[in-house]
Amino acid sequence: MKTIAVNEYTFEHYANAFKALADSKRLKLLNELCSRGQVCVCDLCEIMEMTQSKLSYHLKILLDVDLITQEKKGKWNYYELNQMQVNHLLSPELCCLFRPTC
Amino acid sequence: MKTIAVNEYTFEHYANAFKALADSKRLKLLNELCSRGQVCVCDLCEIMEMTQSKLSYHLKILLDVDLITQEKKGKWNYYELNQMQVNHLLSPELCCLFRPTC
DNA sequence: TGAATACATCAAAAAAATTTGATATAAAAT
DNA sequence: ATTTTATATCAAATTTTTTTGATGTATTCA
Repeated sequence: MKTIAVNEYTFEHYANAFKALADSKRLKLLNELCSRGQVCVCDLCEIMEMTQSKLSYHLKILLDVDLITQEKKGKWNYYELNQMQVNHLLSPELCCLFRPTC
Repeated sequence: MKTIAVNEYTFEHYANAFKALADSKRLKLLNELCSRGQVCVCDLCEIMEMTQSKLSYHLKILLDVDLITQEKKGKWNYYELNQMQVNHLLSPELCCLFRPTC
């Protein structure tokens, strides 16, 4: 396993990642993306029972720390869980919450 | 590995744990506790270059989610990293930041 | 072309977290 | 028995995050 070098930005960097995880709506969002795969914003609005602007706000926070990825297809914007980053951050046990097969 | 049951409190519960991790000062604090073992508040004040009341505030947040433990010895209050909880939440890779041997 | 749909972003308001300085309490030292 | 030390906690001020409603920009559809 690669050792993480600690410098003055390390803690800031990970604090940002954990900030993204520090909200129950966003955890639920990750969980839904996990079980559904690629989902567009308008579908997510219904699933999450959130207004579109609120949802976009939370999606951006997750996107900024690479917990999800974005793919534009015509009029739609699809979001998907980034399993790599989830695995990088969370324990295998916790990854279950955001991993299809568990 | 035990599967985590998802109910209406699951996300709130973990969001709280991640909130505690969502601050670079607290991550540095965990890292210091990791390398130093049991440390009392007054020593931590110097190590972290923080006022006592500020430090106590952050210690409480970590204590409330079991990321650290507390032990009172006479006049002093010693805090220590709770490796179990760290392991429960974070990836093995990330645990290195808060694990002595890595 | 004009209307409708999907989405991002902005600014203001509201809510939550953090910092600061003061005060309280218990144990130890004098 | 006072004073000092170590620490928690409180209230107010500050900062950050989140929510809300409005607006802007593509893209598709009629």
